[in-house]
Amino acid sequence: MLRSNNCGELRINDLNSQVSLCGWVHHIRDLGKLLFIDLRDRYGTTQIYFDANNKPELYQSAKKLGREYVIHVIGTVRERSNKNPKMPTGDIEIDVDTLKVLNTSEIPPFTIEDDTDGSEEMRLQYRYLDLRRNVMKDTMIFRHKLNLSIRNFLSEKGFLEIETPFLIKSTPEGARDFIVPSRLNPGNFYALPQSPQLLKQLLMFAGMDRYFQIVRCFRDEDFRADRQPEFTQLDCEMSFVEQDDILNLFEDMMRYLFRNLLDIDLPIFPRLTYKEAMETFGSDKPDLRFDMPIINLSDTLKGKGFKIFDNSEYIGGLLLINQPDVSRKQIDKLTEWVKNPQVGGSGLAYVRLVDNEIKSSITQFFSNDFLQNLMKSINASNNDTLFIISGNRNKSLEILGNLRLHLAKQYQLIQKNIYKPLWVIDFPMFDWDEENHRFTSSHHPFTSPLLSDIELLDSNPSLARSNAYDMVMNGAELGGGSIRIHDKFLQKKVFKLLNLTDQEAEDKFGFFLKALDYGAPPHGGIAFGIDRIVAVMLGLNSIRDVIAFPKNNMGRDLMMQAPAPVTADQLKELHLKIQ
RNA sequence: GGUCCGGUAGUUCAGUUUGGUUAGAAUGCAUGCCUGUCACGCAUGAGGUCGCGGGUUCGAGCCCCGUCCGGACCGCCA
Repeated sequence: MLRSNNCGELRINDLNSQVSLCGWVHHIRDLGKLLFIDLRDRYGTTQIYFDANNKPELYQSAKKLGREYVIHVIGTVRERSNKNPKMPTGDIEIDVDTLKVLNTSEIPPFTIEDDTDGSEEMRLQYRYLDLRRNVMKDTMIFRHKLNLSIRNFLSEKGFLEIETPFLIKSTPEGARDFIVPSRLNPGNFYALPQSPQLLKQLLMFAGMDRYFQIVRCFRDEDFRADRQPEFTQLDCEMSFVEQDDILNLFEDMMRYLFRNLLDIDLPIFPRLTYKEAMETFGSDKPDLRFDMPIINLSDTLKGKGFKIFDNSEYIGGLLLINQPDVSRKQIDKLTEWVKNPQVGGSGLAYVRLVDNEIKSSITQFFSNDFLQNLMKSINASNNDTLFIISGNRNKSLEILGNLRLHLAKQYQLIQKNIYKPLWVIDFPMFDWDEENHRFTSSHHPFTSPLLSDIELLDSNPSLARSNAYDMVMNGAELGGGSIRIHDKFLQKKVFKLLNLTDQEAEDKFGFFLKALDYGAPPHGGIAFGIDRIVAVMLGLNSIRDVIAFPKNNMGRDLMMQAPAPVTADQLKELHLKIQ
């Protein structure tokens, strides 16, 4: 061992002991004749010093050190004459007797500080330096503890962690697959799993009863701050269960994780149906950290002679409470934002109470008394602003949902460090794909419909609800799952509704349909995005900050410069030609 | 596939509105001074392909076109 202690553990009761430490030169403070260095490793920082009067030669060697040099020192623990209460090791320092440079370092391109001056591009390119920063290091430690807690909790509950293959078969539904050419089978390709969905179901068929896996998943789709091409799932499946069993167990797990890792007691998770979530929050992953439900104004505002409202399928509003500074300029800006093609609204009306007088963009069409009564009916007070969106029902709800988040951000309605979990249940079984004129699964094709809605598969599939559920926290979808289909005829019926012919179903899922013939138990499960859980728990906006070596938003690894071309020989071996 | 924002010193940015002398700041770096610092302090200094290519102009960091790179979002992500 090169060291007797790490850089985070020495305290006042270690006084006068001989110690040997290794670490990186974090800060150098040369006062002339006296030189201090903060020596850093994963565990902390310890101050070492060199005194020119007592040890002139050592002092001269220390003068040659630079930032991020790796050094080994042997010395004695001394009490500081000036203590630093901000550091855990701030009562002591090391009087160095021996200094050895283990490695030199170039000047790092950005500072290794919590509040670094490095751009994200630099941080990704020099990720090994970025990970030296406390915040990144602590995130990695947190993530390790999370994984460990998950394993402990689920193992305790009888789950087995079973590995599933990465080289599998491409499936037609869902995200675009990453494909891997097979050298031994010319013209044939593996696909990397978008998730181990069918494999975990097959493990249930195999009688494993309770399975989980912390596993990488791959989806070849475009990126976002919360989406990477490879990401980590906590994948779970259970046999002989109903929806309640899964919701209760994984709600318990989440509570366990928050208690263990953050010392926070989560409340009971409210359960909202998809319909309620959409009608109240305009989103299937509502952020409950702030109030401001959508108010349905269709009945109140329609048929009063204002054409735009009268011709609308739906009118909804949001009440922004007690914001005296909402200016005309701000409202114009919000209107512009709503009309932005990415939001897709056609306009934004408002009614405001200032000094208990009505200020509104629709005074030409509605009397002052009417608007006063409208505000009274929704319990609005002075300095409250009602924003109104009208038009197609679903589109308007979506816009209101976006506007709700936009207002919360703009007026800082979201408290820091609070967690608002919920379940969203009763999703529609299918979404209608306008482009291809067919149904797609809103969850996935193996999701069971609600028992009560099975008949709707024949009579009106678009109304059928599935036995699927999402766990949502702070406006992020942390996980989702469903009770699966274990009956072959039902599975075939669903395939048919998804426009898969018998032949296609057989080609793609034949192995799975066959397995359903051999005593498949009722089962269901759920999968969580580990990256998102870590990001939400730590209050981070981007999952790139919780992944050791993430890709940028073009799918490139800026550090190793992947993807990259391969040699002609490699292509030939794989029977591939580049167009 | 699309919309928007950005690219200027090692790094983070200002300068672009209204084209005009030698392109600035902070930090980092180098050198010197300094015995109790902990974001040490003070002084001096070095450091620039204004992403790249083309155009307009007497003159372009600034205007126009193209392109590359980075970021946010829409589509997409069962």
